[in-house]
Amino acid sequence: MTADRRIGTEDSASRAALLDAALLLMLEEGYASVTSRKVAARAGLKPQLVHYYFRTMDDLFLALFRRGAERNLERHAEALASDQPLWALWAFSNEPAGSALNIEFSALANHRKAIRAEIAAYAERFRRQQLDALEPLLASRGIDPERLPPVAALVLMTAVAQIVALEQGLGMSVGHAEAHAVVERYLTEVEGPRRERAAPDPRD
Amino acid sequence: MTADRRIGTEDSASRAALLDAALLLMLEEGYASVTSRKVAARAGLKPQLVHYYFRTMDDLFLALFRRGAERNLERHAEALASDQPLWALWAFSNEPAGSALNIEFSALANHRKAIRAEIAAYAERFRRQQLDALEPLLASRGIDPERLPPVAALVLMTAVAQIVALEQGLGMSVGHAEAHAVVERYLTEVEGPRRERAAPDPRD
DNA sequence: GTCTATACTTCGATAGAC
DNA sequence: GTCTATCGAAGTATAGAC
Repeated sequence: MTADRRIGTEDSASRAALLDAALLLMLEEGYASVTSRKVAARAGLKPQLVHYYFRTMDDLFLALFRRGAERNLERHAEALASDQPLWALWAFSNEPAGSALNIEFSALANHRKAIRAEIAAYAERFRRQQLDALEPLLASRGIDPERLPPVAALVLMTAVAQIVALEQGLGMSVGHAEAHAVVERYLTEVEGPRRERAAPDPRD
Repeated sequence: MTADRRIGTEDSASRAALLDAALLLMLEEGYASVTSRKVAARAGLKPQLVHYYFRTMDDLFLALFRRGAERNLERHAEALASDQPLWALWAFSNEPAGSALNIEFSALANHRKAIRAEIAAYAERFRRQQLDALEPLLASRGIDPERLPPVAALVLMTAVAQIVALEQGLGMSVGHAEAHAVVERYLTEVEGPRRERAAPDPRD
């Protein structure tokens, strides 16, 4: 146990480059391809630098996840604070890169204990943030919380967005448009038709 | 290219043992832990046997997937032919092992082209089978196909079952019971309350 | 027909040079 | 503070012995 091992600084350019490379690799080829050698090659650096900046591969995955999670929580809070929080949330959940990353990190968490705990904690915090914004909104709209509890609506929306993204990645398409239409009809009922905003629908 | 490489017979006991070991490993530790060495160790055999019986790891994954897919299609047809096909389908989708395997194979397909095609083809076939059984059922019940098309109901059910299973694997629980309750209220409306059957609810 | 001996590649990780 | 030289373990796969 060499606990006093040296480690790179947080604001190093090489460190950021390694994280960027790892992110791209994860999106393009899956987490199993995120090896120290491939990450380094993609960043134009030597493989040993990965271990200098992150010590272990688990540390790299955690750093990557945290960087994304922080950005996500901010963007997410913005979305929920918009004039159409439900529509904004829906657009957010349907971002292809986000869904793909979600699947990868979930699969990764399946066999890396240290990462699982962190991901689960973040995901629950995320859902809480959604719920806190949604409950008053749905209540004010007179939605019957007995028939469709806000948290259930949340899980349904997330589930559809995630599964459709996953299946599209596989090349499937049956039922996707119809499922999206059902969700969007619900959103329209609650929040009115989607008003055009800066960001286009990322599904296209 | 040694195309004339020898290969083990389909009905070999060792071959079956390797597939069983691979299945367990995949469920317990994820697809990335399904390596020739680990599979062989679990089966009490030598690593080289994996390549004797399956040539490449992709071949092993494909054989594993096909074996499961065949069994699944049979059980699935049975479920859809029961007196409460929707409830049976729901129970089927909520089998923990099935959901876990689904996620693993999806993640695997994300970066193994040869496997992706096979999985996508099977999944679409599966959904078609569901749809053929469901459409007449919902029509006979007077469900408005404009409001909730059968294929959308299908995607919603599948999505909830999958995502809840995935999140539970991570240790999450927020909203799961509520989402399940919403689906089950819908099933009750269409098909009446679930009648007790041989198999218990696998969610417990 | 079934399995073993073996090759070669890539992996994560550390110690030590600049 | 940053990077290089190097190691032992684990990965897939093949050729050849029984």
